[in-house]
This record gives sequence, structure tokens and C-alpha cells, in this order.
Amino acid sequence: MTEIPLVPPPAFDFRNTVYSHGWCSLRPFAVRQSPLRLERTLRLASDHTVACSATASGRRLTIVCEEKIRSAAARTRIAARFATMLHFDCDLSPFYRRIRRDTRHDWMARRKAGRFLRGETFFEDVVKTILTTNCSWSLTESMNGNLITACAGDPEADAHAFPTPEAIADTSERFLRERARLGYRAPFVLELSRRCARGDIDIESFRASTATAAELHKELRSIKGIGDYAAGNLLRMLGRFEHLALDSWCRSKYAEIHANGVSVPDADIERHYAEFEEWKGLVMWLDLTRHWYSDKFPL
DNA sequence: GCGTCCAGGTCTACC
DNA sequence: GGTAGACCTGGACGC
Repeated sequence: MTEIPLVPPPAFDFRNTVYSHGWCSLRPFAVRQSPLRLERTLRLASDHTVACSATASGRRLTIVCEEKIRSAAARTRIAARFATMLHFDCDLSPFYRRIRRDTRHDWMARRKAGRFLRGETFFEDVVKTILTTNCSWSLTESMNGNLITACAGDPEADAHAFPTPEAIADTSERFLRERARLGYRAPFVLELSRRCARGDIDIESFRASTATAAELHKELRSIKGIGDYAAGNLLRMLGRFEHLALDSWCRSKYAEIHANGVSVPDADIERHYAEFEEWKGLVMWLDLTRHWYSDKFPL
């Protein structure tokens, strides 16, 4: 076992980041309570995975690896992976300055909310987002779990990392339909994996891109299976909040909170959050999930 | 038990 | 550019 200390940036809240959206309930993530612990199997190399977990104590985080990590470089790599997954690089200080002026939403700054839990790779985020479309959350969990197990190098292992593009690319549409039960999403996931494996698309470059949100949105929309909602959702995980990424859950929650349960046109929702400009997608998401910050997280 | 609807949408063909 | 219809799955619901 190895313990690795990790110092988060200012205005970071571990719980609120872990529970920022549903990713914490999708394997290889898992959450344990009392104290809150985020578990995650990482892929250190193509044939080397390691089960880790992160806990918070005061301002500090501690990563516990279930095996002895002898290499300093590997320890640094593990710390960097957790920093990436916990969205350390997202600078929300301009957002907090803006939102503190608004008494309806200043709680977002007080609670240090707004960072999104992310996958080990952007590829993982894209695949999982495709698996959220047009289905219930329980089916998303099922498909994601099936995919991880079906593509694992060692199916007998206790814990698996998320499969690499190469591992999925080596399968077939039939395999993804029948073993992972992805349904019509199978060709989308397979095509993306093969494009990544061939080097036709540098999916990981999205995380460091300085392109505008509009340019990134257009690029994401060019991936089969990524529509307007999915692109907007992925932009949120890139720290870009110009799009609302409306889905049926958001529409329903907005109706419940702001329209007495009556569904409203998307344009009305757009108008409601328009004043927050480049932060409107974040304000909307936090507004609609505010109950998560006072109640038990629903997943 | 069976049929239908729908859930954290997207794609394609057609107009 | 806007829209209708098809698309996998599996749980919920009504009968």
C-alpha cells in the first residue's frame, strides 16, 4: 500500500466535486461513505492497473493505492490523474466573483461548487456521455459496466480500469451489441474508438485546447453519436459553460423548480439563464441540482 | 403475462 | 433549416 498526499487548489470542495454529477456512480468510479472516499482503478500502463482511493482531511487529500508504488514517477502520475479527474485545473475564481453579486445564486460560491468529476481520459468522458443518451440512468450504469467487463484484459481481476480505445477498437459492433448491450450506440462507440486508435482524432487534446467553446462544440458534434446535448455536456467537463446542454432531466427539473411543474420551451430556459453569459451552463446545472447540496445525493 | 411508454438523444432522409 | 421516423435497452405501468 502507498499513500500519496495531494494539495488541491484554493476554492476546492472534495464532496461537491465527487457529487457534481452522475459520474461518481459509473465504474471504474465508486463512492464509499463515512468518511467520503472516491475509489478508482487507474491504468498506469497498458498492462498495469492499480486500485486507488481518495479521501479528504481538512484542506488536504490523500490517495491510497492498494499496492506498493515504488517509482516516484508513478506516484507523480497517479497524483496528476486524480488532479485531472477532480478538475483541479478549472479556475472558477471569475465565476465566483460574478456570482457573489447575485443573492439568488451566491451559495454557489460559498459552497465552492462548479468543478465536474471527470474520467481518467477525455475518451472515457465521451464514451460515457454517449451511453447516457436516450436511456434511463440505470441502463447507462449497466451498459458502462458491461463495456468495462467485456473489454477487460483480465476478466477475473477484482477491479478494472476503463478500457482503452485500442481495446474497444479490437472488438466488433456485434460484440458491443451482444456483450455490452450498447444497442444502436455500439457503432458510435466502435467508430470513435477506432478513430482514436488509428490516430485519426486526438481526443485527449480537447482537455488542453485553447479553441473557443463554439469551435470545440463543432468538433465534438462531428463525432458520431454526439449531438447537441452530449457536446454541451462534454464542454462542461472541459470547463466551458456557454451551452446549457438541455436534456429531458434538465427540462423536467426546470419545470418543477421554476414553472410549477409545467414544461416550457427551451427558449424560455435559455432566456432565464442568459444574463450569466459564458457561465450560464454552470449556473443552470447548479441551480437544477441545488437539492444535492442539502439532501443526500440521489445516486 | 403482455403491450406500451419512456428515459439525462442522435442520425438520416426528406421536404 | 426544419421535421418525422427509426433506433437498442430495460424498468415502470396499466390492463
